[in-house]
Parts: sequence; structure tokens; C-alpha cells
Amino acid sequence: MFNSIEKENLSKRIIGAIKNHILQNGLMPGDRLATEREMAEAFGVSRTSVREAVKILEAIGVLEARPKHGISVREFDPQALFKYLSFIPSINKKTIIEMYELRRAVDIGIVEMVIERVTEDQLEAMRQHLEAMRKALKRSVEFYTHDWAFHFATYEATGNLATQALGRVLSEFFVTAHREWWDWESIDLEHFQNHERIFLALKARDPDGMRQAVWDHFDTGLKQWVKRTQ
Amino acid sequence: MFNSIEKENLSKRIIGAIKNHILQNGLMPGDRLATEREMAEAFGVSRTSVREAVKILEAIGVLEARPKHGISVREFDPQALFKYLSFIPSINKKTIIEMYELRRAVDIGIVEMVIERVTEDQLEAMRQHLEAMRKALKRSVEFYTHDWAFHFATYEATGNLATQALGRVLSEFFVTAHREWWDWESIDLEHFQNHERIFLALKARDPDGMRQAVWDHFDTGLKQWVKRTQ
DNA sequence: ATGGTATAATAGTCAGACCATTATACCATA
DNA sequence: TATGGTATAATGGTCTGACTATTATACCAT
Repeated sequence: MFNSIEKENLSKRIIGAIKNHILQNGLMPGDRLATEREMAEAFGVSRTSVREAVKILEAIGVLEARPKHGISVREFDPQALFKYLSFIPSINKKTIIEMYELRRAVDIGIVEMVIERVTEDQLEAMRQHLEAMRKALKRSVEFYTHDWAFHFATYEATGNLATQALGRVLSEFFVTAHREWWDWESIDLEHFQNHERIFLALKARDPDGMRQAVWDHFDTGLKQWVKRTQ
Repeated sequence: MFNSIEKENLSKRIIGAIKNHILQNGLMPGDRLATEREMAEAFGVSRTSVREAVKILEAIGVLEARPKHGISVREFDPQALFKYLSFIPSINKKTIIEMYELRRAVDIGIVEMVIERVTEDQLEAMRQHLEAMRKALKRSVEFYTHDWAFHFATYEATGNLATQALGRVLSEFFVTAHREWWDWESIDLEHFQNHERIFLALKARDPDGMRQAVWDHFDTGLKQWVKRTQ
């Protein structure tokens, strides 16, 4: 109905200004921005406010500040986002289910890209993770390490950096959530077999089959988890 | 080989202290922490440093600070996670194509959720946006406004907050990119008709048809754009 | 060449002030 | 009694100016 009439924080507005400056001038990782004092003068605000903005962007992994060096653009690292996430007390069941559904959607949506672009090397790497999973059916930590590596390999196979970044964000979320919510001990054989089906369909370049396998993988995973945690 | 011997920033250490406090006391969303001044005194540091820590946790969506109210723990907000994806440096052609592919993947991946959960009201809203698009075939600004509203309605129809948050981020990216890169003037009839196909398949609850329509929508869109901007 | 040392630029931290916002209690009016 | 205005004070938001710690750079000694 109504748009927000909130006046944004000064630091938020400074963040926007820095963002525009980076995007408009096409600054790349390693390039330097102005110093805090210069920005403060340029924007007509205090150094304090500039610092707050820079601090936030530093925490997010967008900028890097070093004494005597100044402030520079950094390779964006989605993982930086999650460093502090581990103590959000409100990662509840509803949130996890929603993130799970989102991940399912992404994994299904990238099927065509993956089938079209996956390389032989990547297929081989996935095969090895699968093999390692089979051998680690009784050792959950090892199993899930290869499980996640297997999924990340599919994100990699898209050859699409944005997809990889999102994939990392989602995976990292579940690694965090796992620690608190999952039952780490029992590994379901069906869960492993679903990975095999995904791999075989991918190898056969069968989009419908792969979509179905991915769907089943998440479907059984979610159902099992809901059953266990209720 | 060697562990880091870096001495952590004061604000980083304060973040750790706040984290411990939240976990040890089992604070939940809505619970209040001490005020900035109290924390500064308790930790024996300046208010400035406390503020920096709180600002970072606010940006990530862990805390919320309001005047007269104080600092409180916040409900997890997926939006906070994806907000900073738009910082991927330099909106160049490659980045746009990658984000476009990602959006295509998401839109295809959510088809099942949308078909299963869309309400009659949401269908009606989408129909109205479609109608408005038809009437605005010569007025690009108006056309694209309804175009984006149409797509956002599909994100809404998932009933999944994380998906909606990601949809918002992606849309915001393209609104920004549009301004700089798109040809705003010409609207292709085929582009409009693809939206109609999406809508009809959704109404008929036909997942394969809807996936195909969504694919075609992005495929023609991307091809046209590449042709125009080369 | 290699490693130490001085210099200066820059982020990090601090103290204290004032401004802006807003939760709360109280009051006025219908 | 209920509704809406108003004053108050607590709290985050912003600013100023200073000092400290870190470190890139240039220079020097061996």
C-alpha cells in the first residue's frame, strides 16, 4: 500500500555511495578507494560515519582496510557473511525448511546449465566424491564433507560465478545449521543412492532424469529431517 | 603450517563477547542486550568500538538497534544475507549474463512450488499485470514496471521468504543494470507473449509447459540483449 | 644484496559533546 | 471512557579533535 518513508541511516547512504562509486568506475579487486578522511570530506560527513560504513563493508567481505595502505576493494567472499551467523539464535525449523526449498529450486534450476557445460574432469571429481561417500557410510563427518563437495561440484560445473557464489552461501548456511539441528550420526542409504542417481543422469546428459533425481534427493532429505526433529 | 598470530581488532573481540553473552544466556529474538554505554563500561572500552561491533552485527541481521529502545536480538532475515550479493564488482556484460542465467535457474527451479501453492488472488494479480503490460506495449517504463511485478508475483507465490528475498535481490540487480545497459525503448511482442505463456501454463498447473515457457522467456530475452549490445 | 631503522601516512581507539528519534507517562478533549 | 496531543527522558546517531598503533616506503649500514 504505502512505500516506506524511512530516512536511511547516514552510514547506509554512505554504503550506497561507495557501492555506486565501485560499480560506476568499474573498480576491481585490489583497486584502492580514497582514505577515510578523504571520503569524509568528499561526502561532507564526519570520519565516524564513514568508518561505520567501511567497517560494515569490511565485515561483509567487500572492502579491506589497512593502515598506511588505505581502503581497497576485495574479492567478494560470501563466506565472510557467515562468519557471524553461527550465533543467530533464531535459525528455527521454518527458516531451515525455507532455505532448503530454495536450495532445491536452485539445484533443479541449474540442471540444464550443468548438463551442457560440465567437463570430464569435473565428472571425474564428482565420481570420486561419490566413491568416498560410499566408503564413509559409517563415518558421518567424512561422508558429509564429500556430500557437500559433490554438490558444490555441480555449482562449479555451471561455469557461472554468480551461481557459485549463491551455492557457497547456501551450502555454508547448511553447514552451520547442521551443527545445531541435524542428526549427524545416521546416514541413510537412500540418501547416498540419490546422489548416485543424480550423477548417472548427469553423465547420461538426461535433464528430466537429473531433475527428478535432484528432487527426490531433497524430498527424502527434507522428509527424514522433519520426521527426526519433530 | 602456522596459525595466524594476528591480534584481533577490538571490535572483533567485542563481537565475540556479545556472541558469548547471547549464547550463554540463551537470548532469543526480541530479547534486549545492554545499551551501548553500558557495554562500553562493562568491557572497559569506548562507545565507538562497541558501536562498530553492534553496527556489523546489525548489518548482518543479528541485532537491531532502536533509539530509546536499546539493542535487541533479531529474527533471522534471509534478506540480510542476499543484500550484499549485488556488490559483485563491475557490472559488465559477463556479470550480467551470469546473473541472468542465475535468475533463469531460480525461476525454473521454483516452478513446482509456484504451481502447488499459488492462490487465486495471486493469479488474479498476475493477470492484471499482464493486462497492464499489453496496454503499455508502447510505454516502456510502465511496461517494465508491470513486467517486474509479474515476476515478483511468482516469487511471492512460493510462499517462501528466502526465495522472495533472493528474488528481490536479483530484481534489484537488473533494475540497476537496466538503467545502464538495456535498450529501454523497444519492447518486443514475443517478449510479452512469453509472459502470457508462463501465465497460462501456471493456470493450467502444467509444470513442464511452465518450465518451457520460462526458459523461452529468458532465452529470447538474453539473445536479443546480446545482439543489441554487441 | 641483505637486513635494519627512521619517517610519515593511515587506520584504530578514545573522550566528550550535542542532535534526532522514540517509548512512555501524562494531560486534554470529546 | 476513549482518543489523540504533548512533554520528558532515555537511547542510538553524528560530530569533533585528539592520540595510539600499524605499516608501506625510503634510506642507511653492513
